[in-house]
Amino acid sequence: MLQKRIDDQPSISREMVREAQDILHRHLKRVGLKQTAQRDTILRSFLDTRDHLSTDELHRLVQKKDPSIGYTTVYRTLKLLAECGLASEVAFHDGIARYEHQYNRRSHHHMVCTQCGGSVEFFSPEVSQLEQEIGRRYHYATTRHTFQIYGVCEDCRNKNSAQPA
Amino acid sequence: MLQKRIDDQPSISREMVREAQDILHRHLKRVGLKQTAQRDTILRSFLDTRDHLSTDELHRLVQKKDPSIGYTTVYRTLKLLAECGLASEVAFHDGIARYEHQYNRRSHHHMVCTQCGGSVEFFSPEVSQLEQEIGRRYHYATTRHTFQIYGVCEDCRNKNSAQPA
DNA sequence: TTGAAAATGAAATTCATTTTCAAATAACGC
DNA sequence: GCGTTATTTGAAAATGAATTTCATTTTCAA
Repeated sequence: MLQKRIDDQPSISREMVREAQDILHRHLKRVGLKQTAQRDTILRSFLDTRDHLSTDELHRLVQKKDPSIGYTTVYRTLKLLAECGLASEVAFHDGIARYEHQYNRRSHHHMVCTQCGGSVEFFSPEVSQLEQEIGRRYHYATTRHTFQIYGVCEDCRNKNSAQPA
Repeated sequence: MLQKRIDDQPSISREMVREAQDILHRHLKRVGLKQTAQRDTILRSFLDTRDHLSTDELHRLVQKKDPSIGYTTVYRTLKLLAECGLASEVAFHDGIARYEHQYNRRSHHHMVCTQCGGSVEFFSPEVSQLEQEIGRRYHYATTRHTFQIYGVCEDCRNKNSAQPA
């Protein structure tokens, strides 16, 4: 069953990749870690998509560029990217951790189709305001929030009615 | 380290328990399953708290009433309760599935302290409106949403400043 | 009461995630 | 450049929650 994808094209420009790489390198230096070819390759594969990637999916992409890079390294690098703000985890509630790149993107949320797994992004500034407001009310220093909507997309609804099981 | 709890008292009255039991029994009959003492015991333990329980935590509570009931049965019964609307899953993003009872409760959301694991509930009708609105805009038939806020509660902030590591 | 279908619970399995460890590599000082 | 040393790497093992299996027990409709 094919998954609908909103976009396939590489998403950010060459200079943005360079900038992201700089951010990673500075982060590595700051916490006393080393710059490696693997980490750079993984970062570039990661930036080269707009999807919400699981570690496994990113590993497969990375292997096209360098088949010797193992799952573990991808897993660990993804954590590094999250640490320095280049990636952020999005939980689609199906037991698999996904990441998306956060670099130069507006804060947004996701609506996920529970049948095909596809998703759309939407923008909703109200939600961030709510975070502030609720945090103030209960004296929490808030750091982040999650907001996902679940449902069935138009395509899947049509498929359903076409061939009722 | 003690976790702060908002309330400890049993949360619903005797007749509500009876009503919930009826709902479960009707659901079992409808889908051709059988009524058992274990399922009733598990339901009662479940209703007897307001916390957000993991399968494991509920299993421990259930064992106080009947030590012979196993983890598997609790796990399966929790799914049944979710099926008939008596329970609903809440994901706090720590890899453990939790359930809360949904019986006669207003829709609400959670703010979770990332240090002590404590949480407060809050009500925010705006969020449900958003679900409708976004669903309409992208032609999704929405079924539910999740909204959680993460941060650090007042107590934990005070503890932090008292003894800076 | 009885027999077929379902439930039970211990144990085994699954599956994503995380850790371990020995070999390879990066980066610092010389 | 060169050696040293701490870090990185990736395969494999470990972990841990969720789920399934299976032999036994129980429910319930006839």
